[in-house]
Formats: sequence, C-alpha cells, structure tokens
Amino acid sequence: MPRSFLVKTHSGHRVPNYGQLERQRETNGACSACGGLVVPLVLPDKAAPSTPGDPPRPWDFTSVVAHVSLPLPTFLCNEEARGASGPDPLEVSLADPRAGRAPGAPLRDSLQHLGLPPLLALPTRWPPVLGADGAQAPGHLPGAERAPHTPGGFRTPAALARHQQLQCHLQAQRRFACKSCDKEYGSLGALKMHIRTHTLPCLCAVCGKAFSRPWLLQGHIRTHTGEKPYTCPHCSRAFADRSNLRAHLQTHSDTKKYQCKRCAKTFSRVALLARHEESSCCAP
DNA sequence: CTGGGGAGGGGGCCC
DNA sequence: GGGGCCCCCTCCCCA
Repeated sequence: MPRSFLVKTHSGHRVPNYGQLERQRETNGACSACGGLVVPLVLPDKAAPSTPGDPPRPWDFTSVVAHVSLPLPTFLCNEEARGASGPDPLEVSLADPRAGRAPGAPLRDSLQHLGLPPLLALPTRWPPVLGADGAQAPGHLPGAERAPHTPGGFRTPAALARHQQLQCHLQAQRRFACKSCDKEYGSLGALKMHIRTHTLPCLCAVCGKAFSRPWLLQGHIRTHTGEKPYTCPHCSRAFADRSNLRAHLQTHSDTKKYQCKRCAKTFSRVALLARHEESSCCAP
C-alpha cells in the first residue's frame, strides 16, 4: 500500500502542547478519497531553533498536516503488533526525513526526538473497572480507545501510552502458577524448579527413593554409604549434611538465637522454641 | 518436656 | 536454561 505525506506548513501557527494536537487530531475526519486519516503532526520548526543546550520546548514546532493513507488510527503497540506482516505503517509514516531517521523507528523514539512531552499518565483508577458485562479484560484499555481492524492499534498516542504502561505494570506482576498445586512463582525458572518436586526425577540406585534435585539424592546416598564429610571443629563430630552441622554448632554456642518472649529462655532452633511456647510453660 | 541428630524440601544465586 | 551450591527451614525420631 502506497503511503504519502502531504505536508503544509502553517507559518505562525504553533501547537502549544500535545493535548491540543490530540484534540485537533480527533476532530479531523477521514480522507474522502481513500478513507485514510488526515492528521496534524508536529515537526521541529526550522525558523525557531532552540538555543543549544536549551531543553526542547513543545511549542518550538511547526504544525503540519500529514495524509496517512491508512484506515483509521494507527498508534501501534510494538509488542502487540509484532508478528504482523510488513513494517509498522505508523512508524514508517512518522519517520522524520529531515532528521535522517530511518523508517521503522519506534513511535516513542519519534515523539522523543520531536521533543514532545511524555504521555505516561496512568488511568485515575487502577485496576481498570470492569463493565457491567465484565467484558473489560484487566490490563486492557476500553475498546473505544482501540483502533478497529488494526492489531495493537490505538486511536490516540495517549491511549497507546496508557496501554504500554499498563502492560509494563502487568509484566512486573506476572506470576507463574503450578498446575499441580496452588503455588505461584515470579519466574519460569523458579516454577520449573518447583515442578521437579512433583516429578522427582532423581532416583536412588540403592533403594529407589526419588528426589527433586541431584544434590538431595547425593545427601541421601550418604545415608547408605555412611559418608560424613562435615566435621564439627569443636567436638569433631561428623555429619552427612551441612545444615545439620550448622544446627549442631548452635549447641556449642553460649547464646542461643531463639528466645521465649515470656520466660526469656533461649533455644538453639526455632522448632525447639515453638515447641516450648506450645508447652504448659507459656500457656495462657 | 527438652535437647539434639537425621533426613529432606524450597528459594536464591552463580557459573 | 540447567546444574551446583548455599542457606534456611521443617519434620520426625530418639535419648
């Protein structure tokens, strides 16, 4: 599909902010010839260059009109549009040839290059409120903000920005749930590690007992061989498991880690403290 | 009831 | 992504 720019410079007509651009854009109609959208764009104004070192000002732009030969709106989410054939039409359309930007530059880069303010205000209510029919999926903007017939397309840059921020928020909260039990994990690797506790792929060649991890099997094999590689430096007692040696070292310590809040008695292990607190000593 | 050993599980980190 | 390792923890059992 051919894409064209019909650019008209409005001398002396400055676009003060992006909200105004949006309002103009939303009031423009479709092209009577092709059904595409005639939208105002803002591009850097060569007649009003910013002083070097000055931050870009949104009003240092000349508004132009771009005739995008596309069906209605085209602010694409790169993630959702990925997989669609061909280049992102909006990205091609918004590339600024005067800045030597290659077609395909992401929309957000184009906006940033043009000195436009960020449009990352979250919706005032989060999570989004479902409609009466419950059709509004969490993390998705209302359908009215979606561009019809364009996967990943949004009607306005603000809608696209809101969508992308919601997706970022959801990604951060993404959980990986185990199908065999109700546990959830923050990463796929952690979930796979957990699944091993169900599949128990490590089998003992001596007794056939199954374990989730190889090093657990190694520790178990020591119960058959009698190997005890961990020796207490205080009493020379040997242990097959490092954790058990660590627990044993507590018995040599004068200061026990776990203290009863009622009688101030200390214990070397939290299990001993718990058992003590459940005993008649500290019963109410 | 208490202290402690034995065995094993789970998450995180690093390579 | 997977394995090795570490640390922390729990449960069971026995003296």
